[in-house]
Amino acid sequence: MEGGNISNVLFQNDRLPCSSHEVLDSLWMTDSPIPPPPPAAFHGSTSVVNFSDGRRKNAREKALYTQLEQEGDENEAYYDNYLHQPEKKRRLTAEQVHFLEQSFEVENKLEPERKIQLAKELALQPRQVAIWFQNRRARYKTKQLEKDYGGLKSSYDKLKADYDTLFKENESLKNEVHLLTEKLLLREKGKTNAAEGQKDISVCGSPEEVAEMPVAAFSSIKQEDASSSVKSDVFDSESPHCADANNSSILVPDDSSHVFEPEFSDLSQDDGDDDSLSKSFLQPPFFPKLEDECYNGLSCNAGNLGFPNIEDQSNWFWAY
DNA sequence: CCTTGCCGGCCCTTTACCTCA
DNA sequence: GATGAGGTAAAGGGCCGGCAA
Repeated sequence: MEGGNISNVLFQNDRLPCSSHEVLDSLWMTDSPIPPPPPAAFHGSTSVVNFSDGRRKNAREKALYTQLEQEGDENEAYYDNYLHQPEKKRRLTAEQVHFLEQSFEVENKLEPERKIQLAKELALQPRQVAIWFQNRRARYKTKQLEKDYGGLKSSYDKLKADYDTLFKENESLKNEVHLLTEKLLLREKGKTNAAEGQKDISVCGSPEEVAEMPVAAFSSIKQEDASSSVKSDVFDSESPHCADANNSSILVPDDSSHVFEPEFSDLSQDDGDDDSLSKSFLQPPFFPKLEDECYNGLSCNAGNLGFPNIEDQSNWFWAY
């Protein structure tokens, strides 16, 4: 483990080049007309490698040295040594990083004058400052993306929780509707049986029974009262019709196709087809035709109320 | 005014090294 | 001491805009 002594690292960074290829390396790094002060002996030598862009310098220099190598230059050993010299990366000191961070907070773009000023103050190559800013911008962008992702994810989680809550509530309401429907069916079956036992005696039920009729049944009465006297034939062609239109219409099937059918077919339907009765009670004027989809086994989406399936809705939303 | 080549800068990706557990 | 993961300095390639010829 290397000693984390800042002053040591700083000194390492600031040390003057002590070998020829270090000098050359240092000069390669220079992309400014005002490089940090090299040893006086190397003043002016920058013209050899005075390219503006580090990578262009490297490409050209490496091409040159590669060519020399191939030509079997007498300095082959030196160039080979130079070319294969492992690059040493030196971490910036804490002070340098702190200073650069402060500068980055002020402005994350680097003007040439500022770059040179920073390089001077931090004893770095201007190109090092430029590279640090490039990398810093990249890190900032990554952080920003992570932050945005976190925000979006939390929004997603919140919406999903809301959706789950609503979905459960919807399921609960469905179950409630289902239970109430079954209760209603049982009650009306009981009434029908009682009415059949009494129909030879009384007309169509006592006032108390009428008072207990479900709202839906009353709605059906209003809807159907115009043809009630005809439809009542369907249910009991042999018995006297209800004198009271309100009472007779309770037993009228909603499906008007029965109206003009022969009486024998009506009778055959009536036998053992309790659902046809129940259907008539469960035809609220504001509901869709439930019997078409729902009352074949009572496994229907009773709570749906004609709205699109909520799970489909979820697909609309999450498809975005 | 348009074209062309050069230069410098930035972005993105990759590489190489450093640090730490 | 070896090792793998994560962080980071730097290189390389592509692209773009400014500028002068």
